[in-house]
Amino acid sequence: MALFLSTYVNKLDKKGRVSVPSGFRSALAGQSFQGVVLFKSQKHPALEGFPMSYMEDISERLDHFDLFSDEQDDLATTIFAQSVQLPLDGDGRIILPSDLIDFAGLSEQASFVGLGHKFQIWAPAKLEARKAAAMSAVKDKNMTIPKNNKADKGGA
Amino acid sequence: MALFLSTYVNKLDKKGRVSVPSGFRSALAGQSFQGVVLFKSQKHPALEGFPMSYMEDISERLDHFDLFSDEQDDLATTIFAQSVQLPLDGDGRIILPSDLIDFAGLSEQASFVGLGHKFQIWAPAKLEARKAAAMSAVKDKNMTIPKNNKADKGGA
DNA sequence: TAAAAATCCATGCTATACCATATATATCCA
DNA sequence: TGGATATATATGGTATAGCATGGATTTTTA
Repeated sequence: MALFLSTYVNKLDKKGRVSVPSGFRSALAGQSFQGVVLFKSQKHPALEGFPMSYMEDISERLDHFDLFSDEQDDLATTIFAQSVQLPLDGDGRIILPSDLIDFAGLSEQASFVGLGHKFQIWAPAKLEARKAAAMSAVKDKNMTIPKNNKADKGGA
Repeated sequence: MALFLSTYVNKLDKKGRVSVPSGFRSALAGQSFQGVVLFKSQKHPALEGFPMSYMEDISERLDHFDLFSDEQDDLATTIFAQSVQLPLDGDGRIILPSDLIDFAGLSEQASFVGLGHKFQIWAPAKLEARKAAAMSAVKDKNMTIPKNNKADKGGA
């Protein structure tokens, strides 16, 4: 599988360890860095998760700005400064830093929700509320998915 | 890791020594020069840090200007003339020259903040303010990350 | 010879690698 | 079809190695 799909609820132990769902791990297979990159979401009490290759892609895109320009500086600070790189241990787990645990309001359990090329980590109860809100927004506004007119796709 | 990511706060001793975060050191692995290049930021009370290999990239970007043009001359002088090359000691530390310490307003601690291909060194309190400012700038101006099209670099 | 700088060494702490067990899922055979 | 076995995943605990940090010792230079 190349995409992050569906939702898994895993346990968070006292040391902040959680198993990354095995489906997600196979989406990370073949990466140079065996692990994930996490940072605090700008719009939700949740953590955004990416494969390392995606971060490298972002970094390259930022090179399109002038070095030391305001845009380059602001975007890089916003994204890279607060992201953490978490390697998978031998058993497919990561260790969540305590400030990220606090930010997402996690306690006993953590929900991994797949969103295609990325995923998020939520406190289970909050995620259910979020899912309900997202579904009703899509329904009310009659949202649809635009057609794909891109010639080339970046690989993950 | 190939990128400089996340933020680390390390101690600065009386001799001006600081540990370069181990994650940053692995971003420097395989370089011909085992160390970093630092110079004073033009827009912040902070230090800009690069791997030696990236300095050549900066040099190439300066070739965008005519040789002997005012811009080329001024930028080259600003960046290259004041750069210092700091080797890592046996324990992964560098020694910050006192004028750089003064410029960044460092005292007990130094924050290393990863920005992708480069990093910065800040006084911890000032960095927190800077992060907040960067995040609100991104939000207010609705900045986005450009698509990856490798054709043009450094347009204005 | 004194001062400064670079190298080396020692230590507490924490992150990470390792191992051991339980649970769920899939497979195979009767 | 059902049960038994095997495989993979999730979870808990422990030991070890690496890191950040402080100080001491050697080397350099003025």
